[in-house]
Amino acid sequence: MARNEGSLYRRVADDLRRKIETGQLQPGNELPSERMLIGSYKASRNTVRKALDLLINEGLVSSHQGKGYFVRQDNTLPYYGRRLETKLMGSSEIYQVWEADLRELGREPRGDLNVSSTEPPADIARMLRLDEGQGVIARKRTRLVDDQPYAFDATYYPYALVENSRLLGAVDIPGDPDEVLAELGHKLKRYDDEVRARMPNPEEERALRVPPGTPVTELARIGYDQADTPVRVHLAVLPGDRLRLVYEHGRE
Amino acid sequence: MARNEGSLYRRVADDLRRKIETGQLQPGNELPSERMLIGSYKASRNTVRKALDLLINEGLVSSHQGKGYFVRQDNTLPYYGRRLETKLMGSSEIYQVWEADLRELGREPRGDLNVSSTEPPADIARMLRLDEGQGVIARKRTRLVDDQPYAFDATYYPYALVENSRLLGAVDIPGDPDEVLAELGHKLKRYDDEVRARMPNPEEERALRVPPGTPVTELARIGYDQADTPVRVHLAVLPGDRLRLVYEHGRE
DNA sequence: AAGTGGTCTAGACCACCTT
DNA sequence: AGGTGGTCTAGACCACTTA
Repeated sequence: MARNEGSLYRRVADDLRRKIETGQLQPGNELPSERMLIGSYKASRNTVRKALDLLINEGLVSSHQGKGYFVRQDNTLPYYGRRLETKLMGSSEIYQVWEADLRELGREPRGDLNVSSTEPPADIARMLRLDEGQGVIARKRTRLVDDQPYAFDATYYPYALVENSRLLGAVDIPGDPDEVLAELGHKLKRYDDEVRARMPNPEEERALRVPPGTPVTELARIGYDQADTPVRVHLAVLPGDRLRLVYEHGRE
Repeated sequence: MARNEGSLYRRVADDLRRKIETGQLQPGNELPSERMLIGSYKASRNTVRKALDLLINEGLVSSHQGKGYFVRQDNTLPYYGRRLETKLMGSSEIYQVWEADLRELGREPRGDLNVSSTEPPADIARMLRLDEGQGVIARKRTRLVDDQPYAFDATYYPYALVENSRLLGAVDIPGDPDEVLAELGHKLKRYDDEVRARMPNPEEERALRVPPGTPVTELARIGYDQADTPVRVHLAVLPGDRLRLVYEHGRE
């Protein structure tokens, strides 16, 4: 109960949010049912549902049909919050570091490879400095840990650069895939990371099994060769509620 | 029109989403009005509104009362997508780099300072390795460019470390605030960045004027002294639709 | 004034979970 | 069977924008 500003559904949402923020409702706790809220706020069902929707889209609450609404846990699982060794040029494929970390923890990462030759998305084309019509080879994976999806990633190579290489095959490259680029005369010299937050599309929501209201971190790692030409982009889509990117600077 | 899976409102949303993704509806274009959609899908108003809500929460669409629904622009404005010179230990306060960049572009960054002594949020306490009850000095700012808010940031110092220093005053520290730490015998030696995506709370939505469905990137930069003790956390909250973090690795 | 979206109600039927 | 959330309808009134 409170005399807040604005519309009824906002007042309901504000009240519930405050109860969550002050700890009156703890993570995992069940919220009052729709029926209860209808009674205590003298609101219609649609109105209390709209309030609950707001909290869901803020990432504070999740709903489960037949069970109820629950306060979401802040689950930055420790074994997902890995470190990126920014000096490691040899293993600049991010997932290699993760996989090594995961194996140390006794968990088995997996992921089926999908290789295709396509037009790149606009973002990727910009990063690889490709003109309209220039294609790419895309090597995509949904990565699973203990059969649960935890990240999606893809590596894009300009088609013209790798057209006769092993990278076209739908098989794992033993060791470092960047080695293939080196064999082709494009040894990596440096890379840039571009990090942004966005909402997942429905496909990603399904593939990563993220609840509504969960943004993803999109990390694009652009690799450049000796001539400073971008030769590949490694893209990772990471659920915001499971992952925290860590960069270490200036460590000896 | 299409025979998709699932509920009616999902089919409507899927259709509209496809039109956006294929470019049939371009960024900035107006979507069909609710009335039109009711007609073409033979759905009730609540149902088409639910479909439109979905697209809004995916960050694809925005609505404007009295005007209509519009396809959102992917506005990673170039002058916000700044570079982080990761080697610059002396000006590791991120905003200093940004402000210099902005001034180069002839834009005037501003931001009112707010200094307070409080209990730190759980995240900050973890990063500063503080026990229950140990306070911090928080120096917070909402940064404006040309009177438009574009980022929120705060720096947290353990109270015990800075209790008699200039950092307690609600005035700008000329030069580098980390210099004050150095004077106190805690010269910064290295720092870690922790990056995560999350949804803004209503306060941040208001302060940063982000439309619904826009996640933020939260960047925490933890500074350590010679004894490897964390001495300050600089936290930045960056609207995901305006900013792209760039890290450069291995550049000469 | 007419068109657009924003809030709210009352009621119906369905799907899922627990007992 | 009874409670919970999920989808959908029909209609009302309000607020904002454009002409």
